[in-house]
Amino acid sequence: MGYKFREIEAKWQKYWSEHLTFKAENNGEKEKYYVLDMFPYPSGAGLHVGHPLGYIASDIYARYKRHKGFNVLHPQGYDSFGLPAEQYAIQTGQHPAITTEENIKTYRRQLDQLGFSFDWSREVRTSDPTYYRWTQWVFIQLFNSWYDRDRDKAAPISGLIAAFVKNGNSGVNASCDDDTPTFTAAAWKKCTHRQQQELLLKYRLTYLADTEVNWCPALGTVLANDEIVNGVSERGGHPVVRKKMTQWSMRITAYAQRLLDGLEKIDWPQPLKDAQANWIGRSVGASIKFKVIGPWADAEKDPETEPYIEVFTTRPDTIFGASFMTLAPEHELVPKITSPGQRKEVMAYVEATAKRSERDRLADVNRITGAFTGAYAEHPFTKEPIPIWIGDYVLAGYGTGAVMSVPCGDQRDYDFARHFKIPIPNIFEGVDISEEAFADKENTIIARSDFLNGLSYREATKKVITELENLGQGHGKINYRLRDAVFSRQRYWGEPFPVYYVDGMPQMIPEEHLPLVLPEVEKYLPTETGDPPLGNATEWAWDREQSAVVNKQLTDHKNVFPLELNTMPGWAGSSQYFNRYMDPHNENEIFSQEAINYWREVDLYIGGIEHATGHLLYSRFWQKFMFDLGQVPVDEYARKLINQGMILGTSAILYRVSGENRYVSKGLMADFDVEELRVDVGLVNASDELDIVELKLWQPQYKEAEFILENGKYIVGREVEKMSKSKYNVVNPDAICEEYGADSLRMYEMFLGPLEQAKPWNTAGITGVHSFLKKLWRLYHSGQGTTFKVSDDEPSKEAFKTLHKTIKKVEEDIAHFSFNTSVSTFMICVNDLTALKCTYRGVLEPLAILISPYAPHIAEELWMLLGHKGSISKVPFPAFEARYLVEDHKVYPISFNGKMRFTMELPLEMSKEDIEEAVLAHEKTRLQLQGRTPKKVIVVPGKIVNIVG
RNA sequence: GCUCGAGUGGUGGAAUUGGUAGACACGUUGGACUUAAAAUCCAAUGGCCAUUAUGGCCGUGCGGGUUCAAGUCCCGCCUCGAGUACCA
Repeated sequence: MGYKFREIEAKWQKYWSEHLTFKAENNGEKEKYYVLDMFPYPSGAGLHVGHPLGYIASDIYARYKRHKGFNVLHPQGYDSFGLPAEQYAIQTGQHPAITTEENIKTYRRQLDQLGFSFDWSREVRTSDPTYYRWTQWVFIQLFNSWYDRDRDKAAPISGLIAAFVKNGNSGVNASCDDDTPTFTAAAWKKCTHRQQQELLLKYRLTYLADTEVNWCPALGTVLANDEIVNGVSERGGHPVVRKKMTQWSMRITAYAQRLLDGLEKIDWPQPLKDAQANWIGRSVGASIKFKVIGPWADAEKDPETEPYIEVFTTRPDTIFGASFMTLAPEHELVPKITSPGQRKEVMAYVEATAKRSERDRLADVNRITGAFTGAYAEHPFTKEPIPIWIGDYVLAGYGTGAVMSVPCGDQRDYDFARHFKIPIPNIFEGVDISEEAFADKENTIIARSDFLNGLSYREATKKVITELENLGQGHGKINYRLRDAVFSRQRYWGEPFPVYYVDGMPQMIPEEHLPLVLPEVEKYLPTETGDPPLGNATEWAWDREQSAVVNKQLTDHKNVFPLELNTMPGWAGSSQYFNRYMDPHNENEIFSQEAINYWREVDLYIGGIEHATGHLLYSRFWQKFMFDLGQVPVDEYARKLINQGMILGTSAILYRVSGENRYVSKGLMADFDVEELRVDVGLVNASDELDIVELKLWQPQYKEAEFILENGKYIVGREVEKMSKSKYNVVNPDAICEEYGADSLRMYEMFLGPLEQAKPWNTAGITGVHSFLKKLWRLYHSGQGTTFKVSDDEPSKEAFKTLHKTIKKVEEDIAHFSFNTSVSTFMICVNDLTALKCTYRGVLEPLAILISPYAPHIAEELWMLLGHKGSISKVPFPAFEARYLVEDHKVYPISFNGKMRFTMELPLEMSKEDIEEAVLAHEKTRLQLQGRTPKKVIVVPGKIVNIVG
C-alpha cells in the first residue's frame, strides 16, 4: 500500500474539525500555553507559499506543546478591514464586506488544507460589529483617560476634573498638549462648558486636534508616519503632502518611556527592539530659553510677554560655542521677529520651503539654504547678541523647531556657518576644527567657556543645567522622536468612531449602545462637500437589532447631532485582538477577568518584522493602557516573539531583442541588445529551460515570437525577489499540496532554512522531504510494502539508540526554534531505521509522535494503523533517555553524533548513588539551557549511566 | 551618515557550550531495476597532490591575535543585506 497523502490528509482534516480536536478551554489542570500568529489581511490573491511559513512554525510549536501536556491556545482570525477591499469597491461597486467574505473563504480553505491546529471556534474578524464594538469601547476608555506623570500611569478623566476644580492645573503633572495654558481653580470654574471641554481635550489620551498630517491625495486619506516609506505611501507608492486637518490622535507619546523600558523584559528579536527604540528616539539633553532682543519687525511687540526662543539640545555643554540660532522656516516666531529690512528675503525663503515637497527635501539634503531674520537673541551667560537665522535643515516637527547652532560641535551647523560666513568659535581644548566639526562628545574637553573650562562633556552638561536653572532659563530634558499617532482615516472600510458632536465638541456614544455599526453607502468616495465616504450614508444604526435610524446624525428626539465621519486606521483592530481571543464571544465585556487571568499573555508570537513600528508598537501601547485600567494583568502582552523571514520567489527572465519579437537564450544574450521580461515561473523547469509551447499559450504576444536557442533549448535568467503577482513568480500552495501533500509542504518550508531568515523558494527541493515521508510510510509496511506490519518484540539496541538520539536532538532543536535541523534529524533517523529494517512497535510508536507536530496527517494515520483510538495530538511526547559511559573514573556522555562534548572526572571511590547524583547535578545546569530538566539518573550494570528526562 | 545583522562546497544550509568543518537535502555523475520512461534503490561528489594500499597538503570574506585546539573568542579591514535618516 502506497503513501496516499491526498486521502489521508482529507480524512484527518475532517476528523479534527468534526471532533473539535483543537478546541481550547479556559481552564483545566494543565499548564497553559498561548501560541499566536499575526492574523492575516484576507487579500484577493489568496495565499502563496510564503504566507504559511510562520503559521507552520507556530503550528509545530503548538502541537509540540500539546504533546508535552500543555493546555494550548492557538487561535486564528482575520484583520479584515483594509484598503484593497475598499478600492475594489470603488471600482466595481461591490460592497467590501462581500469581497472580504469571499476572500476569507479562500483563506480558510487554504489554511485548512495545510492541516493547522487552530481553534476556529475562537475566530475573530476585525470588521465584524461584535468584534469592533470592543475596538470602539477601548477608544472610549482612552477618551475618558489622561496620563498622570506623577504616578506614571493613565487615570480617569473624572479625577483630573476634580483636581481642576480644587486647584486648577498648576499641581497637575500630565502628558498634555504643549500649548496648554496654566489656570487656577477659579479660572476653571469661570470657563464655559465648551471651554472646559476644549481644555480637557488637551489631556485626553485620544484627542481631537488640528494636526499637520501626511495627506495622500491619490488615496484620499491621511497616513501615519509608519505608513510612509521614502516620502511616498507604503501602499501604492503615491506622493504624500503635509496638510493641516482636524484629526483624532492617540497620545502614545505619554507612553514613550514605558514603551522603551518594556523592551528590556520581553524576548523579542534585537533588530525589532532596535527598530522600536530608534522610532521612539529618546535623547537626553536640555531645554534652553534664549531671550529675543530685537530689532523688531514692527512696533506691535507684545509688552506683556517677552518673546523667547526655546531650543532643545543634547549638547548644553557647548553653549558658549553657539554663534547663531536657527529656526525652522515654519516656526511661529519667524514673522514676529523678522526685521523690516530682512522681511522680503525671509518671506521668500519661507514660501519657497513650503512649496518643496518632502521628497524634494529628501532629494537634496546637501544643499544648504537659509536666511537671516535680522533679529538677535541674547546668550544666557555672556549676554552677547546672537544672530537668528532660519534654515530648512531645522525641522518644525522635532524638538521645538529651533536650535542653538554650535558650528564647532555639529557638522550641520558647521556647514551652515561656512556657507553663510558666520564665525565658528572653537570651544574645545586641543582640537582642530579648520576642516570639520568635532562631534566626539566622549573625548571632549571644554575651553573658552567661562565656568565650564576644563570640564568633560558629562561634567559640563551637569553644571550648565544647574546654572540655567538658577537663571530660570533652562532645565534638563529628555526628548523623544516619537509623535502622537494620527487615528483618523478618510475611508469607508474601517471602524466607525463611537463619536457625535454637540456644538462642535466630541461626545462619546454611550457604551450600552455599542457597536455603532458601519452604515451602508451608495458610493465609497468622498462626498461632494469633501466629507469622507461615510458622509454618503443616510441611515445609521446603533446596532442591527435596535436600528435607531438617523440621517448622518444622532438624535436625542429633541436635537440632532452630527456623527464623526472618519473611520479608524488599520492598526486599531489589531491592537487588542490577542486578548479578545481569550474570550471571543463575550457580549458583556471585551474579555472576562477570569479568561484574561487564566491565559494572561501570549507565550509565543510569530509574525513579520514589517510591523515593527506599526502594529507591534501600537499594540504594546494599548496593552499598557489596558494595564493601567486594571483590565489586563501584564503590561507586555507577548513574552517571546519571532520574526519569520520572507520566502522569496525566483523569477524567470526572458531576454527580448530590443524592438523585436525575438527572444534570445541567456547564454547568447551578450551578442544582442536586450531587455528583460518576466514570465510565469510555471513555464520553466528545474534546469531553467523554458517550455516554449506553453509560453505561446500563456500570453498572446508570444504566439508569433521567435526564439534563439542554445543547444536546442531556451534557458531563462533567474532573479530572486519578493513573491508578487506582477513578477509572475508566485508559487501557489494548492498546487504543491496537490502534488506532494500538505505534510511535505510543511516539512519542506521548515527545511528550507532558519525560520528567521529570508530564503528563496525552490520547488525542485521538495522531493527530498517527500521521499522522506514515503520512506517513513514504508517503515511500517515492511516486505513488499503491501501489508502493515509491526513487531511487538523488544527493540534492538541500535534501533533504540537511533530513536533516542532523535528524541534528544528534536527536543533541543525545538527549544532553539531550529525547525530546519530537526527535519534533517528525522530524515537521518528514518534512513537509519530503514537500514536496520526496524519494525519494532517500541520504536515506531514514539517516532510517529515525534513527527506528529511536523507532519500531522501521516502521524495520525500511522497512529490509527498501530491500533490506537483518538487523535495522536493528545499523546505524550516520548521521554528521552541518554546513556553515559563510566570508565576510568570518568563519565562520558555518549552523545548523538558520537562526539565527546564533555567529560566529568569522578573521585576514585564513588558509590553508584554518588555517581548518579553528580551526573544529575551536572546535567541539570546543562539541560536547563535547553528548557528541559532531567528527572532521574540511573547507573546500570555494565558501567552505563542512564539519564531519564 | 547612524543602528543592526550576515559572509562556510555547484545550491539551500549543518556544526546548539571553543573540540573530527561541510550533517541533511537539492543538483550533478555513474550504476541497479525496466522494452522504455517514471518511481525506487545503491555509489561518488570542497580543492589540490599522490597511490599497490594505508595517504598528504590546503580550506569557513581578508589581515593579525588569544588557545593544546578557532567557522565559533579578541583587534583591524573588505563585501553584502536590513532598518533609519538634516532628530539638534
